[in-house]
Amino acid sequence: MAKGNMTNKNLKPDEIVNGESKIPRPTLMRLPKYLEYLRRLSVEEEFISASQLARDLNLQSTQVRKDLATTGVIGVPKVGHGVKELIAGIESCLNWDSSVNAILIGVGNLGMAILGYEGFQNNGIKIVSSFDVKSELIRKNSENISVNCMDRLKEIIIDNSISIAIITTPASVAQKVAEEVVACGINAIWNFAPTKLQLSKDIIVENIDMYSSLALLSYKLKEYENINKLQVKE
Amino acid sequence: MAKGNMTNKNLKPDEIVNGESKIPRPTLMRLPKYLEYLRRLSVEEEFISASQLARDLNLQSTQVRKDLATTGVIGVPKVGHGVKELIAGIESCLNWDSSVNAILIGVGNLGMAILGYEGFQNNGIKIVSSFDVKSELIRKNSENISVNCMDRLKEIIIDNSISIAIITTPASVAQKVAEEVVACGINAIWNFAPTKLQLSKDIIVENIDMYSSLALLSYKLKEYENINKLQVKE
DNA sequence: TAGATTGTTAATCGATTAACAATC
DNA sequence: TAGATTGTTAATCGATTAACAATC
Repeated sequence: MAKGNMTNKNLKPDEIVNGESKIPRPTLMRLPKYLEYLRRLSVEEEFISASQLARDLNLQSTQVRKDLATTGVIGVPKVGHGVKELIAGIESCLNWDSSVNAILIGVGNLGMAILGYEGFQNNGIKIVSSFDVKSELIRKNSENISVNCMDRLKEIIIDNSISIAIITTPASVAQKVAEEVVACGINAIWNFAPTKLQLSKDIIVENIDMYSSLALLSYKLKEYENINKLQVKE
Repeated sequence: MAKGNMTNKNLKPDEIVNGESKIPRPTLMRLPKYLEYLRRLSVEEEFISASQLARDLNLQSTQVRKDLATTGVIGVPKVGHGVKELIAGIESCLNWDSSVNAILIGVGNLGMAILGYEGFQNNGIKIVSSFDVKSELIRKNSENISVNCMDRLKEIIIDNSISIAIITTPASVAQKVAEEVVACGINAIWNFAPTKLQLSKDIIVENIDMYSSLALLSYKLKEYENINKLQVKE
C-alpha cells in the first residue's frame, strides 16, 4: 500500500500531520474525481499519465501532477503512474481503504435517497443504522438498514462504534439533532440540512451546501443572459 | 433596489460584466449565508454591522465588509448596513429577486426530496414540472408539481420558458439526460447525480458534489484520530 | 535517439487578512 | 467627544500555472 509523502523534504512543523504533509483542501476535493476515473479504467490499463488524466478531467497537467504527488505515488517518466498504485494511494490519503461506521438521522425522501446510494461502501463510509421520529417508519427496513426511534440513539452509537452522523432531517430540527448526537459522543457530522450548525469547535462538520451551488448557477446564468442581451443590441 | 458597484473605480475591462464588476467565486458562495441570516432577523432590526455578521457566522469582519461591498450596498460608519437594503442587494446580485423556471428530471427519492423543498422560491428558482421514465409516477402529483413522461420534455421546456434543468436521476443515465435537455435548448444544469457531465463548454453546469465533501470529512476524521493516537502515546 | 512524461522550482494569480484614515 | 464602524490600501497567504532539467 502506498505510504504517502516520503518525497517531501523541508516541511515546516505545522505542514506535517503525524508524519505526513497536509494535503491542500482543493486537492482533497479533486481526489475523489481522480479515484472515480481510475476505478472506471479497464483492468488492462496498467499505467495512466497525468497528461491523460488532465485531458479527460479538464484540468491542467501541472495541477494533476501536483495533486498526485500529494498521494506519495511515484510516476515513471514517459510511462505515467501505475493505476493500481494510484487507486491505493488516493484511498489511503482519504482513509477510504476501509469503512467507518455511520448512522443517518431523518428517513424522509432525502434520507431514503442516501440510504439507497451504493457508492458509500467504496468511499470510506458504511451506514449501519438510521433514525427517525415518525413511528410508522420505525423497524421498517429500507435498503436493509433498520430504522430506529431516537430513544435508541446512544445505545446504537456505542454498540456499533459509530464515528459519523449523517443529518438528513428538515432544517428546523437539524441543530437539535446535531446536539443530540454530539452528546452521544459523535464528533463528525455530515450535514445535508440547509442550515448552519452551531457546535463546539472541535466537532468536525461538513455541509452539503445546495444554496452556495445554486448561487453560482444563478450568477452564471445572469452573466450569460446579460452577454446575450448585449449581443442582441450590438 | 440596490444597483451594484457604483463605488468601484479603476476596474480592468475583464473585471466588468455588463457594467458590473465580477464577484469572486468564494464571495458568491457566502452570499446565500448572509442572506439567510438577514432574512431571519426580526423586522425591528433596521441595521446590522459587518462586525456582528462576522461574529455570528464565524467569519473575519474584513471579509464580510469586502463581501458586502460587492453588492454595492453602502454602510453607515458606527451604524452598519440597512438590513432591507442588504437583502435586496444580495438578491439582486444573485438574480434571486425573481424566479427562473426549472424542471426536475428523475423523480426518485432524491428528486422527491428536492420537489419538497420550500426554499427555492425565495432563492431564484421555481420548479414548474418534473419528469421520469417510470410510468407509474407519470401524472401522479407530487407536491403539486406534475410528473411527466420524457416524451413531453421539449414541449414543456418551450411552453414554460424553462432555463434550468435539475438532474436527480441515477448517475448511470445522467449524461444521456443532460444531452437530451441540452438538445431541447437548456443551457444551465444543476446536477445532483454523482457523475461528471461531459457537455459543450458553453453549457452552465453546477454539481452537488457529495464525494468532495465526504473526502474532506474523511480526511479531517483521519487527522483527528491520528492526533488522538499521538496524545495517547505521549 | 527523440519525444513524452516526470517531479520540482519559480512566477503568477487571486483571496484573505491586517492596518488605518475617514466618519457619524 | 470617544468609540465603533466604515471603505480601502497594503501585506500576506496559498493555490495555480509556467518553465525546465532529469529520465526511461
